[in-house]
Amino acid sequence: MTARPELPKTYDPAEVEPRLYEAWLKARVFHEDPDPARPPFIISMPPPNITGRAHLGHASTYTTMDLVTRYHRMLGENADWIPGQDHAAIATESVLVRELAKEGRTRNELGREKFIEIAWAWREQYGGEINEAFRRLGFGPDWDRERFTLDPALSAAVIKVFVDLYDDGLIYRGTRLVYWDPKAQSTLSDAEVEDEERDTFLWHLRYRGEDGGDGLVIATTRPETYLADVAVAVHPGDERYRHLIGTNVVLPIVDRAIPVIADDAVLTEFGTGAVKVTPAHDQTDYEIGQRHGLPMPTVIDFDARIAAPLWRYDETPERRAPIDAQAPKMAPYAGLDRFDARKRIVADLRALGALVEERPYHTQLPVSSRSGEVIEPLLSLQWFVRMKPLAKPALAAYRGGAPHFVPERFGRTYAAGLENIRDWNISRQIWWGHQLPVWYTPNDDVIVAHDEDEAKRIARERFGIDDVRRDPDTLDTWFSSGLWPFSILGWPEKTPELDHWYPNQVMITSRDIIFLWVSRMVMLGQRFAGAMPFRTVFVTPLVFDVHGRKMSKSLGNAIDPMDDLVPRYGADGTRFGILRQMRLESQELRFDERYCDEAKRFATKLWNALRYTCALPEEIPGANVLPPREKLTVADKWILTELRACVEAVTRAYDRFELGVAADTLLQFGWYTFCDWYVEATKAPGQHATRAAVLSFVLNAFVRAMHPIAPFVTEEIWQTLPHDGATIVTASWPDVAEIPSFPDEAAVFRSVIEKVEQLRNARSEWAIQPKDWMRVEIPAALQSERDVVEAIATLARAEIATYDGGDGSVRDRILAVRGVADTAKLRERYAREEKRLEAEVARSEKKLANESFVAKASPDVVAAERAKLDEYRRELARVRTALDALPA
RNA sequence: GGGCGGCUAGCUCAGUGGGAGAGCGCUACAUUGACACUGUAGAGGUCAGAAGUUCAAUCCUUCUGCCGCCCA
Repeated sequence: MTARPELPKTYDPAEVEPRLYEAWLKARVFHEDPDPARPPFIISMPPPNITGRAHLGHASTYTTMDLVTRYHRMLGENADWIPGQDHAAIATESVLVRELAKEGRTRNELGREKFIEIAWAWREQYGGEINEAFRRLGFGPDWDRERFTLDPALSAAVIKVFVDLYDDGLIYRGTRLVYWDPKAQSTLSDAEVEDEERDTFLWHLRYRGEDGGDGLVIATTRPETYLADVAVAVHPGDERYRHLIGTNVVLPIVDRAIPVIADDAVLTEFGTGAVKVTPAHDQTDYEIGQRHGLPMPTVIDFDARIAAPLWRYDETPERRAPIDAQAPKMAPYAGLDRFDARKRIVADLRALGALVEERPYHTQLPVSSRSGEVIEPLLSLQWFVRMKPLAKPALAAYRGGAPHFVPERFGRTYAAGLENIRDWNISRQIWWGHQLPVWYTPNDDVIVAHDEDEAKRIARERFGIDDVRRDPDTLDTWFSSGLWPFSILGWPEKTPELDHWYPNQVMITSRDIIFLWVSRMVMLGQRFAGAMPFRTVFVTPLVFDVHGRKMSKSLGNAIDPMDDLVPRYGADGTRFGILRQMRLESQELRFDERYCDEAKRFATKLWNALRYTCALPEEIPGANVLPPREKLTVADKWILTELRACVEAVTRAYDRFELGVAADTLLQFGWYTFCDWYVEATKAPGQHATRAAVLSFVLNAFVRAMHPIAPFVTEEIWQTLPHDGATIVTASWPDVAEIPSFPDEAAVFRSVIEKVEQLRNARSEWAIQPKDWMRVEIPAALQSERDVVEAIATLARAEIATYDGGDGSVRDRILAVRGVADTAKLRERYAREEKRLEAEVARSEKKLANESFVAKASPDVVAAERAKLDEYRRELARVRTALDALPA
């Protein structure tokens, strides 16, 4: 005897979800060990920053990973999802510095050792917060395998990679243009630089000719850097300036002569078509400077103040002389902040008549995403990775189809990034992170070693001294995350995990870090782990607000999944609602909370279908036990056929990452097909014998198909029904071979639905109250179809009478069913129906009368059109008969 | 400047070379063997515009317009 618990009337996610999650943790259902007997499946969780809070982007990307892992586990694969966190070098350090500032302390007065100690304590206290959010969202990574980028093992991997790259000549130290954050006092990675729109001016300055001529007018947004100009560049094809190329112009105030040069990088439409060239403070200018062998004096120092005299690297005395000579004349600006200097210089140039025009200008400025400070590009002695030799094999692999991108077009973004790759600045002037494995002798000889002992040994061997000091800089955070897919499996040790689970099957991430992160994992994975780190890269859409705007606190449109969604809709509702909106080809997701609300109501709907099933007087025979086929009714056969189609569609959708389609399919089947039609149909007396078994069977398979998206409600339903196994998490994926399909009976029931809809419509037209039974006449020949007659009577709430007639197939006879009401409304209704059908017949006839259509369209299409026309004609005939039969 | 995505009902979005769809919202009715976090019915759209290809275009091609993203 099946237990029949009293089930609460509404489903309460707040009660169910934490309880089930605890049970899963206790049973360690998410943990896997390498098992060669099963196909490996693994996802490396992109490590969230320890400073991070769970936001909607996480909810969408990480739900996807959870879904895919759960799905593959149910398919019987050795599926694992390894979680972890990123130490988030600059992000964390700036949070800590801010915290210290609140107490009136600074990093430097604490000293490195103490600061690192505080950082670890902070990590212990707050670093796990995001994991709490992930658990609340139902994510099931293998918590026993959690990794942190600063773990000893991962740090050892970082050191090894650094040393190997250095030994191979791929890491070098040099002076290059870098992104400098004057507030954080460190270089930044591309990822930490954002463009911000600002209102400023475009200043037009006249540089007179050295020969006393008018010279030319340049346009600039950064007049203060003109002190370090070394040339004026024009486009070689620009007729306006051709005569000046090769001549010199003179910088106002400081009276230094610089050449006019031609370079293709100059845009003729921008400003006046002539631009100042300041190689030490602008990327484009730096490249022009390199091409033309120009000197590169620096005018803004690390504090973003004007440096006077200018300072520079690697210059010969001849090239330095004229630049040094201007020092006395720029003394008034020395030490001024760059923006104060700008005002002062603009004023002075104006007084001198060198300022031709000041035009309001809207532009984008590079801003540090950490400190909010405007970035100062400047020349600095830093460590770099030579990227072109690493990118080459990655590009070759891409041309060979690896990795495979979904959607495909993101592969082109990735490849374009690799083609235009520049050397990677990896040194940061902060303390929280992997300190460079670099030591210097007192003579500044460079030693790269795995540890200090080795460094000393090398120093003795090579230089005869063992007095070494370590480079204080740390590595860019992306250096360690670039090793993630193999470092978390134990590399460089040859572990069973690495052997079994590398390469990963799929990397799931969002498109803003395709180049920053994905490409680096590929390059480093190829070189160090001996293979592409993953076969497929699935790129999830970026999340925007419902009107397509970026979510931000300042706009007030940010939605916090933990505060705003989970409490209201449950984790299931949140996950289902988000996934429902994911479309493969779409690159943005305009998040609409209504989908979460709908998903929550869907959970309640399913819950009530369960309550109905459990409250039936009939017994459920057992888990996945169907009545013998000869006992199944037309409705039973139809719902089983639909279930099978649903599982097939969902399987296909999961396999192709069409997650929105999967969610749509589940909702459609669960709510409309199953609850609205099948559950209603089981109320007919003829259904009683089979319904408990069929309802239970369908629900059991259905919740398994839905489990990867909404893990909790599906577990709760599955547990309540008869089931095999301990938890749905480790249950098997529904096997379509075990779901019988009956195409003919399914078609018959679809006709029943169509007829019932017509009858309900008629009921509404005739103003028959829902509580009243309506009269329906069926052709006498339909009487033998007891299932069908009962289904119509139940679903349309109708009293059945018969009339003579009813030829043809069962479906024909169903179509001849007619509602009975002796009112003028009925006549109107039929007249309208007649008109609609006449129009359809006319359209179809016209089409078939078109000789080109019949001759050129494919035979299938023509045949289908003929069949449609026949159908319309038959229906029209029935309507006309009905109309004629009505009393005048 | 280069590349990419989008424009379908009031809102958010599916969809298809051959009869325009869903949810929400709106209107009306209803407490029927689970469910008002419900059910039933209904109103609402020259599928951004133009040209082309085709027997046939909301769908393919080109151009235009507008919105957005990425790279420079």
